Amino acid sequence: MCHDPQEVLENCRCHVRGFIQPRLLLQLAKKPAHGYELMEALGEENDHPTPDPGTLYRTLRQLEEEGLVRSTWDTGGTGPARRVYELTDQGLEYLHAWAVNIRRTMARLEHFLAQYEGQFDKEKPTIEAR
Amino acid sequence: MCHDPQEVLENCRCHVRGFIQPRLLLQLAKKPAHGYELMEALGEENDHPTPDPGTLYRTLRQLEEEGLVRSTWDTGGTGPARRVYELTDQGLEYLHAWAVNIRRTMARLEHFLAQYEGQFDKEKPTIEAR
DNA sequence: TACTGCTATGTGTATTATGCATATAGAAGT
DNA sequence: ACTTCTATATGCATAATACACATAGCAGTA
Repeated sequence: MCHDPQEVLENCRCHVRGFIQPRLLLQLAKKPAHGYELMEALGEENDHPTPDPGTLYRTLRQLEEEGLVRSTWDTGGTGPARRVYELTDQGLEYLHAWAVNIRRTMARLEHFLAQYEGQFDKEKPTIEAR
Repeated sequence: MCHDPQEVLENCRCHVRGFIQPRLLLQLAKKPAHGYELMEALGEENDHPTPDPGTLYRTLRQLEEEGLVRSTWDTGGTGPARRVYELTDQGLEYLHAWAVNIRRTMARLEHFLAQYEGQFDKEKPTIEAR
């Protein structure tokens, strides 16, 4: 088993399940956009891994199936046709609900860290862990 | 499709993947314990859903397979025999790595909420909210 | 004795999320 | 012709998770 600190960090990544959904919904709340555009937008966000195209496009289709976004084809402009998504009223409602739950999750994480720090009475570990 | 706010909240729960792992490791860092004991401890934690026994016991076995905990049978005392787990050195290392990644995740969630609030121009909810 | 309930540890299985590889294709530059 | 960038997808293997169910010791009590 591996003890390299870098790999240990990799092995216990802390992912929020389905987090790409509210991120997409928030981008679309700012303005309608097509998938490739959203991929670049999410890819530029601080400390987020670059999104997987497969997951992103699949998620958009799933959001549309659930009525949270709707899409139209944009054949104008240069390059291949783009499927442009926009937020629906229900999508906005979901975004707000996500925000509420994200706050609750942050509270749980804070609670964990408080317990953790109480146990080890340590300074905050840095990203390079040691 | 449903518009009941309560159900909307349910549908976009915000789960941290594998979060039961660091919670178990932290409990075991405090003191060795058996599964049932850990279930009660996690069940009492603030705002966390009561853990599923199947998931909990399976996770403990998986942690042992990976060398993060070790177990011994405790046949003393009343009731059925208990498998008592204790943290290994490597388990402690993983717990620290989890803490680092949890902080990174919190930073990402904060970044999302900042963007969200910027978009909708809302105040952060306070205790005396409204 | 039989029954009930609490303690304690598990398995079976279906669903969902995710990452990685791969496919398709228009358009623009060299 | 070729490469590169833009753009949208599918296929598949693995992993996480929830929910139901199985097993069994032990204690109290009717």
